[in-house]
Amino acid sequence: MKTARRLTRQRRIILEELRKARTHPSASELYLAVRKRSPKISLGTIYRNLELLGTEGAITKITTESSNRFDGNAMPHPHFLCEKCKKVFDVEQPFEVKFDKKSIEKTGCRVFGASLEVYGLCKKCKR
Amino acid sequence: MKTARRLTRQRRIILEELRKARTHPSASELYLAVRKRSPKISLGTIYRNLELLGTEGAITKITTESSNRFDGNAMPHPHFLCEKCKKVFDVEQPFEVKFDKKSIEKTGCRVFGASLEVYGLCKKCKR
DNA sequence: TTGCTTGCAAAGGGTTTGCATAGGA
DNA sequence: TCCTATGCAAACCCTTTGCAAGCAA
Repeated sequence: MKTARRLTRQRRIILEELRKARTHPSASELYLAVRKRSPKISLGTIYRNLELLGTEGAITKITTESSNRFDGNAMPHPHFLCEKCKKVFDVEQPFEVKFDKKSIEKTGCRVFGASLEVYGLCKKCKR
Repeated sequence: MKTARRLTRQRRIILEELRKARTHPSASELYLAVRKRSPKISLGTIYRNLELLGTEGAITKITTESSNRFDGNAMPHPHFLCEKCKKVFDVEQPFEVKFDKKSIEKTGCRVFGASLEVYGLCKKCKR
């Protein structure tokens, strides 16, 4: 801990609403949800806190084609991306990813990890 | 083929430069490369052609945190994303991804495919 | 000649940032 | 009180688009 962080009302609500969501919201979706409890909050505050929580490792940032989405669960796991509505869901089913970190690192790079993304159409958009 | 496409000088050069690149360029990086051979080309033309080639399935669009990058190789394969310089490389080493498409689709969605991304620091940035 | 494509420039949309004020610790 | 965090709005950056002119076929 190098910086002293304050637990502001806004920060707490942002994290609570993010953890509560079943689909991983974009900053503006989260903004709408948080605003119900903290009407004067600004989008800038949402972005600043998401950035901060992400850096701390408390949440995960999911980069998608349309915008970034955020996951209150920091444990790495695969996501399902809907190509139509652009929403992101967790993949609950078992999966397996194998790659040889060491052989990749022999090329001179450093590997931190990997992520798996499944894409298709979600339940609603499939109809 | 529903639309008649013309092979313009610009389109040809864009595809040639993209296929020639070892790291998958962003639109503006590709713009710089193409401009050496076609100095009056505009960024809009780069974007329009990348969009078109992507829709046709001739190239792959790679969504990253900073901007989109493009791969002249349309065959699905894993990419290495450098967290520092944001460049994207191919992962040549063998890998394996297993997930049960059918069990995922039992939740009501439709699965088209999946992609694997390895992240870390590239050779240059690791130093 | 026809109508897809281009160059140019403006508009869009998500995200970041500067600044004065508010408010946790 | 001290200094981080907020609200507001402007700035940024990447990408998309409208339009008149250009150029493959």
